[in-house]
Amino acid sequence: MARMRIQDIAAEAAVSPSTVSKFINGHYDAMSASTRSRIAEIIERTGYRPSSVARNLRLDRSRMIGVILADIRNPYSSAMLGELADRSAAAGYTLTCAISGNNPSKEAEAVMRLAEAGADGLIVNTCGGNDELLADTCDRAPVVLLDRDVPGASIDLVTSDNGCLVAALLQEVMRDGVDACWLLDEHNDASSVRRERTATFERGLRSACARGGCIALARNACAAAAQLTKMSCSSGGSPIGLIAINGLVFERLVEALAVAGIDVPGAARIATIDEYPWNRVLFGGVTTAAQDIAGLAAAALELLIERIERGRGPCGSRRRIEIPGNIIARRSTRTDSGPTTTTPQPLRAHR
Amino acid sequence: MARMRIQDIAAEAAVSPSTVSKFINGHYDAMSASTRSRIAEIIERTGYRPSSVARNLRLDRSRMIGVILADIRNPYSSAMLGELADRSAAAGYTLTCAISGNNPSKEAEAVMRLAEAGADGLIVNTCGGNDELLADTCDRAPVVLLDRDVPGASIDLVTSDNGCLVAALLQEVMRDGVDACWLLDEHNDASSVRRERTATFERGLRSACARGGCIALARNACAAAAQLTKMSCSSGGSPIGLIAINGLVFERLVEALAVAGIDVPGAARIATIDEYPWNRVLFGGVTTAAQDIAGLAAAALELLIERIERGRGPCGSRRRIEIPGNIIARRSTRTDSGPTTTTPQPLRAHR
DNA sequence: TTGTAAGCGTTATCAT
DNA sequence: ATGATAACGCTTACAA
Repeated sequence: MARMRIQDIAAEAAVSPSTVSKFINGHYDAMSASTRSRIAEIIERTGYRPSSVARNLRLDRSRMIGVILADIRNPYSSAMLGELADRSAAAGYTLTCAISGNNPSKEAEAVMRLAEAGADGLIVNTCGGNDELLADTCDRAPVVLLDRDVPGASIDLVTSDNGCLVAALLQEVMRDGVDACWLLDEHNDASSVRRERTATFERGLRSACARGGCIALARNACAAAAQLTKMSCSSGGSPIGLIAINGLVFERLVEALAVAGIDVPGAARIATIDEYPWNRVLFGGVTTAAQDIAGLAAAALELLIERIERGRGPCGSRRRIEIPGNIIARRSTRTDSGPTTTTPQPLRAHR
Repeated sequence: MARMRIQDIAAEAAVSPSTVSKFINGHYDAMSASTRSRIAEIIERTGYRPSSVARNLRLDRSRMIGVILADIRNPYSSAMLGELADRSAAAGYTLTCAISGNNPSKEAEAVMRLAEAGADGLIVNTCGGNDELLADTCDRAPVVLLDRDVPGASIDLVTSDNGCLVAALLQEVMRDGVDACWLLDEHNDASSVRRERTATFERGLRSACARGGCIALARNACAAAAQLTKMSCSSGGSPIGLIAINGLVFERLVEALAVAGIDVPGAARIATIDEYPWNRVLFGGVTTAAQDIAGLAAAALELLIERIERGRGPCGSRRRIEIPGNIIARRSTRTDSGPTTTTPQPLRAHR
């Protein structure tokens, strides 16, 4: 059978569509008990559910939130998506997701499509290059940026305290006889997150009077191994520090270390950002700066839903929320602890 | 400014809304060049984009596909989502995704919400328990099942050839002096995929006259380590075979092996299903049955879109597509090869 | 070549 | 307590 409409229910209950509509929306205040139970019975029996398309058109509201993620291969993104899905469902919102693959034009298309589709709000992990579009979209539907900032515009932002995270990681890596440290990143990443992480790193390096710097780790495992070997050789026997700027780079680092035959933590002290199951296992445990993904997701949704439900009122000023993360020190930076020791060490945000 | 409507464009171009509509939909056949260029200019200038909500209501078509995934923490799912997102965008469809978290009632809610929202079709990696609902949904919008079957109903299915994959993995693990092999799974998994994998495994084990069986690996690392130690001891010095039924179980296996101090491949030959970056690195390489995720995604979308675009015509009979995977043999099952050797070995589907 | 009008399924206002 | 009606923004016969 074709799909039921509110009219069909009304006809069957011998009432008008508006009465059924009132029932659906819980406006029981002026409705006889008998009508009410009759409608209830029919809806129950037929399994009727109102068309959200028609309802969205009428109400100009969709209870749908659009999420645009830069790179779903990065396990950070899928963890984030899982958290967002859980929490938005709990708040009564549907999630429509798009994946830009770090491609600005795909991102632009996604933003427009989601806006056209009547998203009540957008959560965007932008890959950059759409500053103007994002700013314009804001006065159609609220936008919250995730992790990555759009410098010029005044858009809400939820992010980790990347500066603190990297500074603490540097300190952990260099705690024991390391006098050269490199932050390994990707050459095609121009995001604000990368900038913040590299800037803090270089500042920390200078204030520790240590050698090292930021360098893009080659995609090719052999080339990357050569890079590492060179660093290792130049440090005259003492171990070097290596920090992967994200989970993707860390994957390459692990492979390159294997190819280069560099011992961890003997010849290299390594650390990474974002906590995944493998971090507990590789090299007897890899020191990690764990972003609070659940906290980030919760904050982003809270901000967004507040703006959505406050209605078309005055936008208020831009809000910027930094969620602190944790440093989890493990054997990859510690020769003195037992091989499987895990020591979470909360980091206070202070800036 | 408030959102533009087709009327506003029409007014500005001094034509009627229907003319603008024709323009938008590319019906240029009967339209003067001047009108056409005038409308084009205004749309370009104002950045007008038609409301897809209104259009969906009118056309009873959304160009939106709903995807319901059981467990986004499983990296298989995120890889799948990435593939689906790419391909559906290329085919001109939007993706709305829901994550059931292996919770049947959440899955049910997602199915209904997506149907109400006017999804043109659904791709469902079902967690089970919604057989009737899924069957009913089929005559509202086409459904394609991913991986996991719904026994009774006649719904299209796209899956890996799990039987072949497990059989080949068993053969690889047992190739050299292993006479006991266990398939490690999760205790709460009642999916058809697990059933197919375990059944084939047990058949293979019997025909090889080997000891072993299927066993749920404990969630707790210490308890899991104890399980492994017991297996290892009972095998009288010869190595045991261990196959993780999916990526999630494999994570636990790796941790448990570390805790138990069991050497790979010396004391245990291990293998897993689904290829992730770490598989190339851990233990000098882990033998893997790699599902063809891109192939699965492509097949699922192709099936679904064909049904969608064929319109409300006769459903045709159920289709079941099996996508072959590959066995990638690595050091975790081979003492004779070099430490980092990678040998992809395509597996022909034959059943 | 263009415009008029009806209708997609729902909800809100205002009568009754 | 209930119903008639208009409107949400768009498309599409059909009329002009």
